[in-house]
Amino acid sequence: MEVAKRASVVEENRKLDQLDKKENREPGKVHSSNGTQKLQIDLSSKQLIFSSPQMLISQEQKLASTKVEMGEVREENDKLKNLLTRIVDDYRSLQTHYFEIVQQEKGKTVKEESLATAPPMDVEEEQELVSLSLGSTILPGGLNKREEKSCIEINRNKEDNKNEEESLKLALDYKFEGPGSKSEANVLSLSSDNSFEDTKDEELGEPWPPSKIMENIRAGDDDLSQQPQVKKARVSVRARCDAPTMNDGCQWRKYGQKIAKGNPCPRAYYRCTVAPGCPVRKQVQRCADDMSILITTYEGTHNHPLPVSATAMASTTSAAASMLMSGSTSSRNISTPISSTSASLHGLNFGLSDASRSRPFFLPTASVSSTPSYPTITLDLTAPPTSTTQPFAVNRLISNPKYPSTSFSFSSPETSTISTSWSNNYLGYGSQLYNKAPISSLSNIGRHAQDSILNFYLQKTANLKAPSTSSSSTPSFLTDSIAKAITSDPSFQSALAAAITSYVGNHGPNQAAQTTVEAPVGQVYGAKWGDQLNSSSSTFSATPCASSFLSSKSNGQNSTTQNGSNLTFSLGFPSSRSASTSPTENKDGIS
DNA sequence: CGATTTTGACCTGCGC
DNA sequence: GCGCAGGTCAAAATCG
Repeated sequence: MEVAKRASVVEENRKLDQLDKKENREPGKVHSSNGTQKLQIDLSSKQLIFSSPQMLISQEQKLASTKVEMGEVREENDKLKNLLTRIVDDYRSLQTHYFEIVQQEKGKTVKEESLATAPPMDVEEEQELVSLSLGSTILPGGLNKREEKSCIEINRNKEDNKNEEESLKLALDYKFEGPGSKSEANVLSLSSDNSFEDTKDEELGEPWPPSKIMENIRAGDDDLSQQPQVKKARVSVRARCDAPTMNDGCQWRKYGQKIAKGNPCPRAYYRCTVAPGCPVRKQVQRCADDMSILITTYEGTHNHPLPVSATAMASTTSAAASMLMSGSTSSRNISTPISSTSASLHGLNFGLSDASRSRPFFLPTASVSSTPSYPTITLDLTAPPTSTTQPFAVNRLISNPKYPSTSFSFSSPETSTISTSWSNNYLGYGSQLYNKAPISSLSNIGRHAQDSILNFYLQKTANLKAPSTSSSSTPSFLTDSIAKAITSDPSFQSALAAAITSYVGNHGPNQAAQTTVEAPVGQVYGAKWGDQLNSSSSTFSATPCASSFLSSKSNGQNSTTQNGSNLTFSLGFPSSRSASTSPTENKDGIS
């Protein structure tokens, strides 16, 4: 309610300013007729501040006129309050209804798991599992065998691992953190590596969580792991970058270079040197179609704590990888009723733990693809919004029989003013965009994300199949269905993560420290997603890139050509090329 | 002088 | 089996 009051005060201020503008007066002040006397009204404190003693003379007269305006504003404020109250009521009723459904689902889940010879879980464990593992809730009749297996796998992990919380964290890398304390167990962290976790991981000597994610993915994703030619998942990042490589915060050592067929630019091979023996490698290559696009392909998972500056990219790539490994296959059989109501973020709290010292990874657009030998997800940071009339289009293109994947397109017109830039000094997504980003409140971030996610899911389910489990069309039911669908689709979680990452990245510096979204189950979760991308510059390796081409070749946008199927997340952030140029580019040797 | 990059050789997988 | 392409190795070169 305090927030509502503040909002109303801000609204009042705005209204007054508008009134001032109508009368060509200076906003925020009450003007006297002679123009020499000024009365400032501090609406937040409801105090009048006289800047001149002369104002006392005509004080009452001006107060009278002000009161008239204030009356209008208060009227408007009351309306807004009523609206807010209605929204809150609606939300609570939905929340209650959702919780009932969840309870019912839990009952079913326990039965199914016991039938599947999984060790029985007590209710408390079950709740914890559902709360932590967004993919573990089972849809009524909508869960395919593979997803059942995943659930069972998670349960087995829990059995094997005495530390069950840790097991859950391993599975989905969710970490409970309280709003005020790191140790409190109320906040769900989506981050695979945030500031808190960084510290924790270092303290515990834990490797970077995504490696655990990947291990679980590999262990649990039978569809993929059983395929004979499956290799490690790769995450490819396409971005406009004039620099030789994207600075992702990690230290890399170049160990090879090769001319790849069909591309005049050589491909450079890098190995992570943050820790000896780290298996992570990356390939860097210029796009043949557009030399300004740098394609960085990551492979493997770090076996060491990452530098703070490297966590953002790592988080995003791991999210993308998890989507690739789980989502593209497991989500295929999900059938979900379509809803037009707002989908809850399932209690995710997407926020920054400390916006002042962290810079979130900004993911303007992303795409996923697969190659003949590697399941590859491509985060495409170069594509402009694909559609304005139908912002959230989903296209399912299954062209690669080995790694079928999906094509989604998120394109939010509201975000079309945001630009991105890969800075040479740091992973500088949004050094410009912070200024250009549309004014938006924290709730706006949440709304953006909700809208994106909802529409993504709606489109996805719409394209998959008509609802088969129900013919009900009541809003509450549909909301529940959406919520269930959200909780059961791992790919969606990853998409959510990527989307949120981008949104957090867009708004981070302009916003307060944390965005919170009330969880349907009554908890407030905090997702600290890649919020640790500081501006410290790590050394660029001198991977040459075609600087000469860059200068001559202009912004060929949307040049993505990928063999195999692809899954495109276009969040609708038009990109802009970084204007800065790294000095190391002069060592250009690739071209 | 150590760290990093370069670059040709070598290895491996795949298609024919 | 052979050739091709991708990926890696490791000695030499270079850099700071």
